[in-house]
Amino acid sequence: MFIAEDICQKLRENGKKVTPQRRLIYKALEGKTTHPTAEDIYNDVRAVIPDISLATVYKTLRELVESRFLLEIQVDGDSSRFDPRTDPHSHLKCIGFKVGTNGEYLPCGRLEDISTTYPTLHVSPEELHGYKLIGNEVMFLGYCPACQNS
Amino acid sequence: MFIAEDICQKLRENGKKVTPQRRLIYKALEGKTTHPTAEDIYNDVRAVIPDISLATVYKTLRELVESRFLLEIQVDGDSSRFDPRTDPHSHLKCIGFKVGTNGEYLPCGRLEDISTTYPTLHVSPEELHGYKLIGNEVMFLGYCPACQNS
DNA sequence: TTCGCTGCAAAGGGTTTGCATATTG
DNA sequence: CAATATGCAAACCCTTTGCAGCGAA
Repeated sequence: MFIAEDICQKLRENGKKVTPQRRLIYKALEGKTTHPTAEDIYNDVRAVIPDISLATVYKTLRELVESRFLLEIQVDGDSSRFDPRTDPHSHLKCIGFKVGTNGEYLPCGRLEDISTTYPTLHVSPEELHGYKLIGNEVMFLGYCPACQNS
Repeated sequence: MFIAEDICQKLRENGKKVTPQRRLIYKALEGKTTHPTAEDIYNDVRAVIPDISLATVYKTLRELVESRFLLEIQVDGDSSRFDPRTDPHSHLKCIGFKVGTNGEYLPCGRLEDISTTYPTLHVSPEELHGYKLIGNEVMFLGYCPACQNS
């Protein structure tokens, strides 16, 4: 469970510093299920600290990912999405398109958490090629309610 | 099945031109199971046409993907990998690390085809969030033989 | 001859990095 | 006060684009 204050405490324990920027980024992530991009977080935080730098957001997110407080999800060539939920779970992605303000088609990209895991999926020995299997990730694809009508 | 000459023929039918560059890129992909990057293909082709441009390789790969002769696989933040096998299948990715020439650790990234598909995986109605489910992609993770010892 | 294609170089988007300054503990 | 963070701008990497010249049909 991603709790901003827990992470602040961990920072102090490790001799790192709790800055207003960091705390705000943590708070912006807390409980979020929308899988925001770095840019999304940047915009959230700017409402409070207007001249925070995007680089700071990137650095802070990178730390969280490396200390396993945050999951980084990379689908297709899109920018990374971040998920404060780090227990094993799957995702469901919308492959529909929205119409942009200039009439161009933009991938919707909505992403939902799916709690189900599939620990029993396996690979036949002859297809394993000698690999030691560790796990799997399932990405479901579909059309979100908004994209089914367009 | 990805056959270079078939694709050349399709080009002609569509009023496009069969150039030595294109034909060579097609041939470089034919039957390849290593999931090469654009750079890999570029290097292959340069052995024959030393001053082919990387841009030409990218443009040609993009066309193949858009005409569904080629699958583009994007895992993590790595550069795109291309797969001439376009029937539905899964992949098995090595998450180990190699030691580079300067002693740095580089993700191995070896990628294998897995023929099995999982058309029956489903999502519970309450987790569907109203999405219309189309399919799924499974990525298996493990350590390839070379990475199990390091 | 006519399009379509190539190679080049420049631009693009997302992300990271170096560094001088500012801030935390 | 020392060490760590910040903001800025520049650098990076992969990929795409614009364009003048070239080559396939």
